[in-house]
Amino acid sequence: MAEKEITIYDIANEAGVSPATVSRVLTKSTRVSPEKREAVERLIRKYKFRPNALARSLSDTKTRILGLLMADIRNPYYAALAVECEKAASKQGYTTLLCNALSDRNLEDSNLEKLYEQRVDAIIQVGCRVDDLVSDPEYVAHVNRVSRNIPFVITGKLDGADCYRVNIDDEKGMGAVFDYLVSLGHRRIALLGGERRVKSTYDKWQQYIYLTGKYNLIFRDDYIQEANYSDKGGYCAMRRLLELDDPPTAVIAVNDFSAVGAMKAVLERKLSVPGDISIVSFDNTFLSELTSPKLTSVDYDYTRLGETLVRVAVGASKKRKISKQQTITPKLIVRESCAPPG
Amino acid sequence: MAEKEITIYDIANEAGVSPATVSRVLTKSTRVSPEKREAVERLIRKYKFRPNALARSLSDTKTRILGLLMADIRNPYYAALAVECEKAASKQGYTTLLCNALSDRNLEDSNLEKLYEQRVDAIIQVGCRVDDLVSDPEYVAHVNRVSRNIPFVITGKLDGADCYRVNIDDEKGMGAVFDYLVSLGHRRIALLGGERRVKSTYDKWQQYIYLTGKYNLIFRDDYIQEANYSDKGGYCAMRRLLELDDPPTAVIAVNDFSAVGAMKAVLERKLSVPGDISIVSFDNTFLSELTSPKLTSVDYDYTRLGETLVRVAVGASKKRKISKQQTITPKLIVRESCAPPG
DNA sequence: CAAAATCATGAAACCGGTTTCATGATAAAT
DNA sequence: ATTTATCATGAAACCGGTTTCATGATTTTG
Repeated sequence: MAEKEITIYDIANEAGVSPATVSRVLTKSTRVSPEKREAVERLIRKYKFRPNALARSLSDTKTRILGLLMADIRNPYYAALAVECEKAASKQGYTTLLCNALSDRNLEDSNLEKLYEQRVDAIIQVGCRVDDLVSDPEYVAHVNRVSRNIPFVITGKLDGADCYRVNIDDEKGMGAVFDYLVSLGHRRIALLGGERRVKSTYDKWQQYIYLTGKYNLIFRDDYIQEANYSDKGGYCAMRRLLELDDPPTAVIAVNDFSAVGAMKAVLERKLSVPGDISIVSFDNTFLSELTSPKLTSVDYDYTRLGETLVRVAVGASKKRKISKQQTITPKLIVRESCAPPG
Repeated sequence: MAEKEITIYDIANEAGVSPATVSRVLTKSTRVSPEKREAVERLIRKYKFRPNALARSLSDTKTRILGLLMADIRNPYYAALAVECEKAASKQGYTTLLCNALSDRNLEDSNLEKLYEQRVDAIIQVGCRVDDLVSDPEYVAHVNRVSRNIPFVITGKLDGADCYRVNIDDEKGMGAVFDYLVSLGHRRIALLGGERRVKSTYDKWQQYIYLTGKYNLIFRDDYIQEANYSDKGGYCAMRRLLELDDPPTAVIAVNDFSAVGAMKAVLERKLSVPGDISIVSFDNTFLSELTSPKLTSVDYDYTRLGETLVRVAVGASKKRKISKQQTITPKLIVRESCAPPG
């Protein structure tokens, strides 16, 4: 450890050229005579020289780093998205710097601060405050302060904040689910899991109410079962549904975890999925494939979502003209958890 | 966007002090007179000034960033560990920079390069090449090159590489599993999943062989079923075991995914877990809690593992005297997937 | 063949902090 | 009261790159 680091000055000296010339072969920005270029490149290889990214970033005021602010990568949804963002960024020569908010608002704030101090070229936030149905004005102020210097890209919304938005068209997603379930013959469809304070969930509720009306299905207040996003939450919500005098024949779970919990509750009652009860979920994480029967689930196309987020972030950081709003259309992946009502 | 950034020079000017003094109140290194300190701090608050981390790192040659090189955070094992590392690092004022190797050796190499270019203070690698039973000499050379400047901390091994190691005592883990299963009365125990080229799995096999002997249990070659680490792999391996004329009464899966697959295969045969077959797994990710019955699993204490990795990494980067080898003892978490043989 | 344009190159400024060193002021010691 | 130690502070060097600018050489143009 603690060995002297090679710098462009060392290379310049040994090659008999100026540091500027070494820098030029490094950045490939200007033309350099073939002899000097070769001499420099030989030394770079010889010493396996890697330029100090800090120095480079400091002088050209670009870090080629994208800050990723996520809720919690232990949730497969965020993990999948984080990986796709990393892949997309890497393709464009960028690195991602990932921070987890872990449902801690102070941590979320300080992570934002951290990313700013690192002078990342853009910040992508998915989850946490940007999920709130009613946005926290203090956080909006915080974001607006950093977004004066660093483009901010979010999935979700943040009223009054100056940022780019890449959103999933949840209406289309819910529409596809209803089309499918109705085509199978279901008329008693319940919505399970999620909390009203979360915008995407709130939107799903609205959409659910609209679509039950549109298709003229049975509507009951207690067919909407609020619950947190865990399997435990889904389990309890499903039990409440099963105790109804007139239980639903199909259940839409707002995410995979609650679908897993719901399925547990159904099986525990010696009922079958999809024989007695059909289940559809949102998110299409690997959990959808892990259950038996495998879950029919709404997929967000993580690859495309990640690529779009990164494209917007990189584009904005280069001051390109980018549309402030992009939409991704989800797709229903049909597997084994649905069937006509028994 | 694109607003002029405040620097310590701006603060210095307005406060009527030198940049050096501003830097001193920032770093709290030397004493500054109360009046000047207060004047500077007022301006810092006024402008919400955040010093440029790049400039700071460049000049004091410390980035306060820990590089995390992981296999794939979409695997809950790595996700849990990454989060714990981030938490532990944050406590000490460090940031983590996470890279995923995604089973791509080129990506693994270039990620290592990336972390080096960023001049992270230390690198923590978990998974990928450091899991190999026989280490790749080229990679060892690569690591040794960077470890001359940056301390390298791994979980696993890397023969001939100069690095710190934090390892899990898999012998103790397997020992606890056998103690438990034998105490329940099992004499036909199988080992399911995993590949010989992975050191931790190879060690489990060795230990399995040793322990079946020690406890004088039934030993059959086909009680060891190689498979990849997916649920699919576990499923197929379990089917092979069930087809044996003399199937095992208990199965040890090398990770949670293969345990999930194994459980699927058992249930599909209309057999029960743990009534007919007991299952134990390694890793204790959230999947262990998601199955029904819940999996009895060997836990690595991610919090402690993460803290230890970070402590070693930070310590080494500060040139403290740190032991080159640390061991974490795993613990068997008993849930619902085991019972006496039927 | 002279004038103009192009090109490769090095010197030096710059990015925004930290840290060493020198200095003058103040407090402690004799 | 004089000498010495302590302290706060600013000037300047430094970290390791990139980039502007000036210059002299080379090529193109008329």
